[in-house]
Amino acid sequence: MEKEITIYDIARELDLSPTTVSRALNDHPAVNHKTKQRISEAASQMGYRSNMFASNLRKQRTNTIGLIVPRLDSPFHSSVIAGMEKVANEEGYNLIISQSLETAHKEKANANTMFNSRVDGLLVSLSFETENLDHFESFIAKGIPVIFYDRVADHKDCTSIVIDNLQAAYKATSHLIEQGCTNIVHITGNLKRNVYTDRLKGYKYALVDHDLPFVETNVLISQMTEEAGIEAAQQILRMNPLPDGIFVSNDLCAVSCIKALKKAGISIPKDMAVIGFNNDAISRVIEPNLTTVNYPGQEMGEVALKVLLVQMNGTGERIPGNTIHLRSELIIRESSLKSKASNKKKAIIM
Amino acid sequence: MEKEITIYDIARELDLSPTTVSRALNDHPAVNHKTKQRISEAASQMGYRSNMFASNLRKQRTNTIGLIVPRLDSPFHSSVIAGMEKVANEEGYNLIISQSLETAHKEKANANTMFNSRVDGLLVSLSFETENLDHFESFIAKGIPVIFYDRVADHKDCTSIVIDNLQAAYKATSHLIEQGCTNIVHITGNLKRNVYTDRLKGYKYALVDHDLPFVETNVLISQMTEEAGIEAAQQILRMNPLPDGIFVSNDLCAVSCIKALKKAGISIPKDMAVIGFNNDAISRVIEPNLTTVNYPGQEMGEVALKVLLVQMNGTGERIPGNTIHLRSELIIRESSLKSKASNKKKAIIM
DNA sequence: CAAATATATGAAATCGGTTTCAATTTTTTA
DNA sequence: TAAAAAATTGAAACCGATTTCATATATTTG
Repeated sequence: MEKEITIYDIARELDLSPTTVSRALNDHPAVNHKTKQRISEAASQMGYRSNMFASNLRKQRTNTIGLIVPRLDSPFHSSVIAGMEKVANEEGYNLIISQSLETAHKEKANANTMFNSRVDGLLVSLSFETENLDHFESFIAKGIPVIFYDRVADHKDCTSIVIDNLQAAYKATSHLIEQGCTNIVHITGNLKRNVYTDRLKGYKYALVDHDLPFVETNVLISQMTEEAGIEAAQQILRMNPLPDGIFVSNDLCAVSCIKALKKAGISIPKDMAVIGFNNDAISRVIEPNLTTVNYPGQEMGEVALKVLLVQMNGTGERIPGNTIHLRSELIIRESSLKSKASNKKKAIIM
Repeated sequence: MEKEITIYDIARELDLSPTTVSRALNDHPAVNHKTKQRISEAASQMGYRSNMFASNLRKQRTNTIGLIVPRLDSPFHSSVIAGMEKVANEEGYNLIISQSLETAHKEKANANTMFNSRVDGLLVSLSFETENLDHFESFIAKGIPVIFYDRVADHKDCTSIVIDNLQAAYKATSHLIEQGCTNIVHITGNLKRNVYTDRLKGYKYALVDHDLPFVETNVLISQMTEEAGIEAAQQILRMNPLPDGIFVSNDLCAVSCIKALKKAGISIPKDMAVIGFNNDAISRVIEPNLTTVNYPGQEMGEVALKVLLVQMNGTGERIPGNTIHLRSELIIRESSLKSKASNKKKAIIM
């Protein structure tokens, strides 16, 4: 455990001041090119590594970005994180990740930890439970940019990054109607969250625009888990008359619902056409393959981080209240193709 | 953007020294109980938050743990990370996560970043490519504990955390043999990695112990991706005679292989019994449901982090060269049940 | 009650970069 | 060639908490 090399050691070695060494290592223009070269060589030869803490302490920035995510073990979120990590890594930032596990109090606790860790920026996808955004006010008061993605909320000082959930749901529902469905169930999550309210709206508007009635009892609210899909199937099986189409707000839940329905003797898509959401790997495994909405997770992660970096390093002028929309697309597979006349597979870019 | 409160501000306010304030906030025994109370109240009333950088600079620790993982968007790894994050969060440590994307050079680069970030400990699951462990020597030289999990390597100063891959593969292969398979293909990953060599050994020993020949060409090495499963299926279909059992080293690859085989008219498990590895969600979606090895991802993450914390905070006495084995279990589902006599579902704890 | 021991507090050095302000040297301009 | 401008470099303060060593007060013991 030999002693750590500091800029003072380098300075002594080369008979220079720590000031010059510091500047050289940061490629400051006021240092002679040759001097820089000498310092840089000495540094690597001596095994110098910068002490981020001294640097951060003085510079009052941490080079760290906080991320609060509902769950880490979800295909969608892990691809988002993969995208964020990629950009953060390229730009020399560290990501601190924590999970709210869908509870408001954990989200709050995590936000406080992030605040005390003095992250330079915060990325958040809200938990199911979250009612208000008070726990982010401390960031905003200190001028630390907060960005919401996927599960977002309206805040005048925060940018949101989403796909057009309303439109995606509208297209999905319309597709079911075009396939001949007239009695469509919608399984979705906690309506506190934009993603679910927007999809509900899209579902509703599609019905209305096609002169179909919107029936309150056809909307099933759940936790969107594997188990919730089974329960939903049971509820559906008790309906009279049975629906002929189902639009589910995520693939995992859609898949387990399909499995339960098939077990009960329902034929998919003949008896009921089904559409999911997210384009997770399982959507390509279930039989019949699941029609779903392709959700660009990795891209959303990259965009979120890039936007955050702009706000962090920007000249201060925020783009407040702004919402960035990413493109999504309906991927049509067998599970929704009631009218056999249609092609077996095609993708429609929305 | 009001000014940040420091211990000096609190000290001035209460007419005490910064020393006492610092001690009080760290619950040092040499501070009077009443004084502590006063300080603690003033601190929260004034909105004080500790500056981790000043503290870290002085204490020479970072309270940060580094994690290098092959990919973030994998069900297994995301559950491992979920477990790690949980423990880290409870114990007040930050996790810095980076992905090697299965390449040695990115793993190396990430290790350097971690080193320069002065993590107090490092958790690693090796990339496919990694040949040597030189990029971790700097940590070891500085006494920073390094722990390998899942994809591990032998190093006298590092602890490894694994399941007994050999035994798991042995049980899986034996199960296939018990089901009447005599010509079993094994699809696995890069043999640089212990998980794959150990599984290959388990497969081989099970064959030998049951007086079946080990045939070199029955072992297919691949990237274990979705595509690799399809290619493997094509190779299998060209074999003569066709095998009657397949043991695949992960579920994703097993599932896509099954899909391709089914499309080619092979009946699973009648023509070929299949076993996967990991117990990902898709293993319960494919038809027939996939027999697989349940891999305790979340638990492995928790254990890895706890062991790391022990080594970080320990009195210096490392448990070098030690390997910790976690329990895994074979989960038997339809995909391997050739002999219909067996129960449809049962789980055997290994 | 004096001496010894605990208890409680503080002064000042320290961790290692960054930055301000000034000084010195070199180059350019008139 | 003298004056002005540009290019380099450095001294010292600073960021905010921790820790060593010393000191003052309170308590206990013989």
